[in-house]
Amino acid sequence: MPLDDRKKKILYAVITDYIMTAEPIGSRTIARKYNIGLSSATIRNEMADLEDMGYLEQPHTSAGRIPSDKGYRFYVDSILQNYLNNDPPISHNIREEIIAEFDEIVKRYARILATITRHTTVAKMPKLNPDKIKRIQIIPVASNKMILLVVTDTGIVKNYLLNFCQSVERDIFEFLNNLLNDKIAGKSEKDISEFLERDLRQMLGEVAFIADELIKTILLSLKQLQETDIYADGTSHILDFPEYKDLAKAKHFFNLLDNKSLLNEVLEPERDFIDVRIGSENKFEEMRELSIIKTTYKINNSVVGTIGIIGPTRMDYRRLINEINMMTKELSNLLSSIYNDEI
Amino acid sequence: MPLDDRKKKILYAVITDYIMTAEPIGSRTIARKYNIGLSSATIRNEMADLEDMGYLEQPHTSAGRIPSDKGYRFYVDSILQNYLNNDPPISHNIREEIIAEFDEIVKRYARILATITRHTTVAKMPKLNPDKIKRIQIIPVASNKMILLVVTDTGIVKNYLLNFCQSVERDIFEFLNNLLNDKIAGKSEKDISEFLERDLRQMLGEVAFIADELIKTILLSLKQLQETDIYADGTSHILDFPEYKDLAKAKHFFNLLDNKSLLNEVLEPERDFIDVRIGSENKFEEMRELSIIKTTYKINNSVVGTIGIIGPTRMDYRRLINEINMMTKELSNLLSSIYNDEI
DNA sequence: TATTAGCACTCTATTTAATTGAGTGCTAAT
DNA sequence: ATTAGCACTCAATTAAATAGAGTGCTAATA
Repeated sequence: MPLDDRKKKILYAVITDYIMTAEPIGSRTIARKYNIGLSSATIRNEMADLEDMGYLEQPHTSAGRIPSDKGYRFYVDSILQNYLNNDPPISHNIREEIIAEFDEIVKRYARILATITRHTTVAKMPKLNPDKIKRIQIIPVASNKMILLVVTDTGIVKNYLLNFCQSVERDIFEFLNNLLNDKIAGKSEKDISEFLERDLRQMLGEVAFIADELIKTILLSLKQLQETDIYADGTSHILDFPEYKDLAKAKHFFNLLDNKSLLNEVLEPERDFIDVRIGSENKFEEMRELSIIKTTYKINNSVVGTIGIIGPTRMDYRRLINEINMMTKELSNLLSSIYNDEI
Repeated sequence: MPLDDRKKKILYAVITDYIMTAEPIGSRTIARKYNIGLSSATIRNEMADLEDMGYLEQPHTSAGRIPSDKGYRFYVDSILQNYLNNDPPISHNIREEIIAEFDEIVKRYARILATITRHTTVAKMPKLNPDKIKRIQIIPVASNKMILLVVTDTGIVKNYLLNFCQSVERDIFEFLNNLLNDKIAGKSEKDISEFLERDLRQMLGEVAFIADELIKTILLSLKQLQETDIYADGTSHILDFPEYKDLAKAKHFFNLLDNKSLLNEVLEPERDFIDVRIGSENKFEEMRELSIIKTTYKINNSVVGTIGIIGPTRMDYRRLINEINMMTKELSNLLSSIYNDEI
């Protein structure tokens, strides 16, 4: 049962109105404000149909209708469709103002985007070249303590303090040092974790009791090397929306922003083009009352990060899609031009 | 006019009560809840005196009294006094759980502190060893464009794209390269900025038009090298306070947290011991309705960063001072033990 | 003389009731 | 197939009434 033209018109009217006002909207208002050319009674009937079909919902009897997630989805799809055809207007070039290194550039774009959209933005900045472990060094500190030093390709040094429940002899440390360098340095992540989980324990023989701590730490360092940084800006904009006058909801939102690992997953790139997740479409419970518009930014056509706009489900998709698209294009251009002929 | 014992008792009663309830408190309530041994009428008189002296204030006639900033200050001072004498109880050792590098460790402590205090915490993480510029490299990109590459002692590479309004000949780039390396690499910050501001322009001769852009960029890179990172956690806790049910105030607060450069200044260490700034005592307008308890953490007795708790002026100073003290001591111990015999 | 009891008064917050108004579904007329 | 009309619903607003905690002042008391 596809929507006929009249239903579409009415659905659009409800959605655009609700996006602006955040108030349920009734048949009479539509008849007055939008010149559909139908009486309120007819519109009333159509709206009842749209509700049956799941595009609208009613907060309570005798209130107006509001769009459902399905309604928004329909709306967004038709926008995106349109969007693919005519190129969005490119903004004035803001590039001149930006002088900084990678992270800083992305943060600034996220900040600008937050300002112009008046929404909360989040950005994910992965490592440019995921680091490999170049060398491992063990430094005995006490008989049951050692520092594990991890040096990476790009010269980052991480160190970890390990405590063991029993003493370890000095020459064991020596042995360990050689073993780890042999098996880990320069190897791929897959090889390393395979070695750790399969071979290490038996190779350690009588000092197997240090294996757990060791494995845990090395795996952690691997994970940290691939870890991405999350940056949020314009967080207070959410409070501009009347639906967030409800403090419990606001609290929820700020909890979400504090939860970096969740955001990290939310920003995982899933589509190359602009990706819109509306309310219940979100994988995570915490996002079920929010929508996110996200898209990737690139260096020379390869994806290096994600940037997103978060807000209530009634966000102004049309405007925001346009703005995020514009900004990420700019960002990608700038990054590409800088990191083009990398030294 | 020092406070006599009776006034002190009443002042304490008002403050502790207000910290718990956030409600103005009247003479009768005090007479009932706290066994001062005086009638409400007497307490009433004393409270009128305390108000005259500036320790209490009245939201409106016929409401109870609430503490003024001066009142809190008196209270905090007497706590800190007491505090200096008896060492605070040291918590169980949480060190075991923490394996990470510098930034990560501080962030985790800030997070734990936010959790146990149920307040927003902020942490400032300066560079361990403020970096020096080791080498500068100029890469011509086009006749009016170049990339300025700054390599630091610790191997950090920053690059900046410079645009000039006129073309520059290729051998100028060469000349510039040598000049900058000669005058900047390895030099102190003071020497560099002196050279830039005094000598550079005339040495450039006919290409002086590139000086502005160049000076701006190099100074920026110097500034960035010393720049500190700000981390905030538990931001949503502020919403637990009934005084922040007022959305305008909440918005204010989150704006503050978005403003990293302001936070950076707020967290500038000013005292070695625990430093409490109450409401109007804060330098910045934006903090006038908030209090901050901040203290430094150290590596081997030298200050490396600041950590702070932010909340409404009626925060539970006694508890929070204790908890922040505990945590930063732990943090300092841990950091010292790790970065002790630095390699 | 310091304290307390008592009283009239003030002002906010809460409760309760009344009213408004936008919206709906259904039916009958066009 | 549309539309006008009508009775009904329900949240939100407004208005009035009430309660309650507090104050300052005065006179009585120890």
